[in-house]
Amino acid sequence: MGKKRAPCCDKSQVRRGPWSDEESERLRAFIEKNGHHNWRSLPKLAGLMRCGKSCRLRWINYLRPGLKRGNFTKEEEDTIIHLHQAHGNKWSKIASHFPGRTDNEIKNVWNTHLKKRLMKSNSLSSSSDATNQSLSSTSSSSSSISSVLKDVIRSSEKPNQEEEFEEILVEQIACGFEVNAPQSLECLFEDSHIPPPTSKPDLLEINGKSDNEFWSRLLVEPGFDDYNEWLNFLDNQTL
DNA sequence: AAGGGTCTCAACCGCCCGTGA
DNA sequence: TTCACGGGCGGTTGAGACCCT
Repeated sequence: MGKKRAPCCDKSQVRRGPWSDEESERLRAFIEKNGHHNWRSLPKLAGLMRCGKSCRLRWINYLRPGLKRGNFTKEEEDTIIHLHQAHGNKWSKIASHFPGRTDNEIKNVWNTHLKKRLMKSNSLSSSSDATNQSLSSTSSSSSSISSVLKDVIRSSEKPNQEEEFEEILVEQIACGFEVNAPQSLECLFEDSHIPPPTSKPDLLEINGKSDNEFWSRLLVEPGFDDYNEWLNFLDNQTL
């Protein structure tokens, strides 16, 4: 038997279960006045018979200002599906794309609605190509883009930036196939023979491009002499 | 109306990781 | 380098709401 971690609090001395209005109000008032520098000591200081972790959870998931309550929109649900394709069950990462939404909320939505919707959609897709098109393309695009980027970046002179490139691109692609060109691709330009761009667009939209060939060409096309030529190439690809 | 099944979601549990002594 | 601690995270649970027969 290994040494066991000491429990974070004495379970017999703390209240558990649903929070009362009074407890919530006490927690809110305390944090608004004093902040939350130490969750473990917070309940004692705030006069709450609760575990510090319970306070933290209550604050983050329910009391924190700026929380968006209510049902998820269709757009939000679609984005969750895209992001889940890219990140898996990294709920906090997915939640960071939704200001006002919590990881717990997104996890619940996924487990109760979206997983079932996907399963249903996948089972239908075996008999209907049309209904499956968007999902399967999203799924394959994430993985294929990911693998293409890995190959491309591995061959670059900055292999240590592989994960950073991939993460940024896959993330942005997952959010509706938009690529923030300067942020994501600048580093590739640093390594290439192409002169640095003098002006850059804020956002480059590359809708629905999911094939390996496109992404390979996008990233390694050797024939460009300057940034504008590269942009023209992209324009032609997107239209 | 009743009661059994299903769904939802707030809350808990325990592990992992970063940090500082 | 090691260890203890706190925070954060993902998985799971269970009470209450809702639906169906």
